[in-house]
Amino acid sequence: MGIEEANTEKLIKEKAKILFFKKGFLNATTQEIADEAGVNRALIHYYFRSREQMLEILLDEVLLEKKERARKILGSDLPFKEKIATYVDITVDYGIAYPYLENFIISEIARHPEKIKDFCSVNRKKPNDLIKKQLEEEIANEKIAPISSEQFMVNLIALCNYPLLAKPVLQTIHGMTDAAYRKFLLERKQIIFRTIFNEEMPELTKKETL
Amino acid sequence: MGIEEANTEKLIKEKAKILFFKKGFLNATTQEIADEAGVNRALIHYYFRSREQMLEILLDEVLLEKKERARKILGSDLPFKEKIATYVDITVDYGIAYPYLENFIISEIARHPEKIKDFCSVNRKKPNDLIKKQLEEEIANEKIAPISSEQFMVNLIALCNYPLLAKPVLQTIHGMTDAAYRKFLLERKQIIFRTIFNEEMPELTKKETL
DNA sequence: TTGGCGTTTAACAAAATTGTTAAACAAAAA
DNA sequence: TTTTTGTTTAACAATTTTGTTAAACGCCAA
Repeated sequence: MGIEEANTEKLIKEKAKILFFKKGFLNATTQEIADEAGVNRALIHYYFRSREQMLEILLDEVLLEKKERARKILGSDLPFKEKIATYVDITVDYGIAYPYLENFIISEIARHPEKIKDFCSVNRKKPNDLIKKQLEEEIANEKIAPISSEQFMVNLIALCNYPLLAKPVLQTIHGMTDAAYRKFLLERKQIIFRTIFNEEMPELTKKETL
Repeated sequence: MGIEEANTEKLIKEKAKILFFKKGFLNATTQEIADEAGVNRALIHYYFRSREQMLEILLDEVLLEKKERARKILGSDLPFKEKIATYVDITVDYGIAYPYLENFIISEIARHPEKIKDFCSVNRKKPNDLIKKQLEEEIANEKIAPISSEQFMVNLIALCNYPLLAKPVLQTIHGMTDAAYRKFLLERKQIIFRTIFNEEMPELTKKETL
């Protein structure tokens, strides 16, 4: 082992993520990534072979984590509305912590649509399958207007994620500071729930258990 | 004048737009743009000085057109719900015609957030100002649950545009052909209206007059 | 018909970025 | 101690992409 960090590979990935997901340098060069991690640029090629492969690894990790998080919540045994409320709560919080993550995902997939195909074929559980039954029950009980689980999930995800993608636009149009924007996003938790269910969002207690 | 097209500049822009907005080659090089337009690469520098300036011009044009379209609809004297229904209708249709346009806008602005600042300072009419009064009336008359015009507009735009940004993901997860995806988007018109207003979308008659 | 002018092109130059290699280095194992 | 192994680096090479220039071209007006 060399003199440096126990796990430089991990370090590089973490710093790259900060660059991409937090700072929003979506087109960071290998040099910039190396600088952020405080290592030589060649190291990135040593560990990841090429810049493209590194991006692929990052994308895979992020998508997996995202899917896992969704599965934990949507696959839990919470009552439907509580489940959705939890999803909104956690998704918005996560979005505040990593404001450019969605941007990264969207643009990486746009660059290489075939990657999402590879990724999806591995794990075939769709998020909408996890809520389909409960949603149909709610509809049968007239608790919510008829809607397919696919359209429902798109609504949910759109309402949570779009404001992140449009962050610079929203901040500029409405003259929001970072703090004001954060507040705007937090307010959205209730807004999103009301938009979907037309009623107030319930209190969330056992967030940690998920 | 040379032997070629009367207006090569326009031709280049149009072909570039096809590349970016329809085909989704978001990172097209000047060479690819030139190929698409069937001209020499140097022409792009002749007309636009640099690739960056060309992108800036394209972005400006597109944003202006978008803003103008929104203003026409949201600033019209239609009743509130009809206005929103028209907005949804036209926005979704436009999204089907130019499936990667939103992607282009989002990623260009992410690359240069300062550009959106320049752009917004020119014309200061925000879309939410155009509907604020009507929205407040609806709320006062208890036709819709209380919500700020900013949050309302974000909901509306998110529901219309997010599915475009997530096109590759949605198509893959649900195994949709292009035709199925198109149908999915068209279905969303009603879905979006119902999600926002909790009632059926009215028929639209005088779409052309806008 | 000729000279000017905007347009178009090919060839060239420059810059930015990625990828490769061989050698130095530290630490653990032999 | 020497060897081995994995890590790190500097220097170099290749590639990709952008930007420049000077000359050719065709049309129109003088």
